Amino acid sequence: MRFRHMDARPTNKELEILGVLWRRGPSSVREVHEDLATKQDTGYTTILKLMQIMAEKGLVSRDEENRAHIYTASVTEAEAQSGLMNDLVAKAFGGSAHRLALHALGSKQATQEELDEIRRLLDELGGEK
Amino acid sequence: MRFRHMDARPTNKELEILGVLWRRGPSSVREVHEDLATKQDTGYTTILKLMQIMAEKGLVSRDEENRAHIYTASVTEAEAQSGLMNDLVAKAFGGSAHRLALHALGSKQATQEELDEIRRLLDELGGEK
DNA sequence: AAGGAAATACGAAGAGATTCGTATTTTCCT
DNA sequence: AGGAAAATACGAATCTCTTCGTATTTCCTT
Repeated sequence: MRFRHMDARPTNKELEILGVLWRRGPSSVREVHEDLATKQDTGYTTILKLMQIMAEKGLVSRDEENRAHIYTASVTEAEAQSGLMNDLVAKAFGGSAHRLALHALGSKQATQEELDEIRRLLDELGGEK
Repeated sequence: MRFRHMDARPTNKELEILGVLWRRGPSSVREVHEDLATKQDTGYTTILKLMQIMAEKGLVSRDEENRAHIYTASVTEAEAQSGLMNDLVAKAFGGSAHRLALHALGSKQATQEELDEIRRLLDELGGEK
């Protein structure tokens, strides 16, 4: 079996676009553009071009049935997150994901829920207290 | 007071060079180049150029006293890690560092020590079980 | 003081990401 | 059918990062 997206490492703009697709589901360029327009001010053709490139790269797939092509993320959010995280871990944390976790926990304030969830995960991961 | 390095977001190559400086301490271009040469094969002048640019950016400072200038990292490893981590959190984890932590914990296998350390930190962070 | 080795300075090229203007195609409405 | 509106296709410019070749400077040795 071949894993096509183990190396999903979208760029910044690509990530923004994927974000819209993850949130809205399959969308046209116009929809993505309008969605992003509330926070950004990138030209329509810029988004179009990016999405075309993303299709070439396999980050999204597109349905050309209708005039307005519909794009669908072909990478899940979790996959993208893993890819980017592993990248960072390799480049800046000496390959230790847990060192990154430690850093992440140290920064900012946590929600009680989040802390609980982390504790739960920690318990699953083994090693008793 | 002005914080010059709150935005330390070194690029890949810069990170490699910083890695050498963090490990070896203040070094000349030659030393950095030779250190990296064991794993890479980047030309001497490439490293030189990069280090010059890093000096302009303020990522390193340099002592021009002697013929061979000596470069010193002006960003700590922890600062760089924070900067890069925050970047990733903002771009791919909806701003939640803890969501990133969760992901990081989930991937790969952990050392018992690491898990213990995380538990310890978690306890400090508050919220009882 | 002259030569040469070792260092820095500089400019420019190549690759990838982002941007957008313009041309072309498609569709629908009257 | 004719034309406007909406969409895609395409090419090119810009920016950043990385790369390196060549020119220049500095310093040591004889």
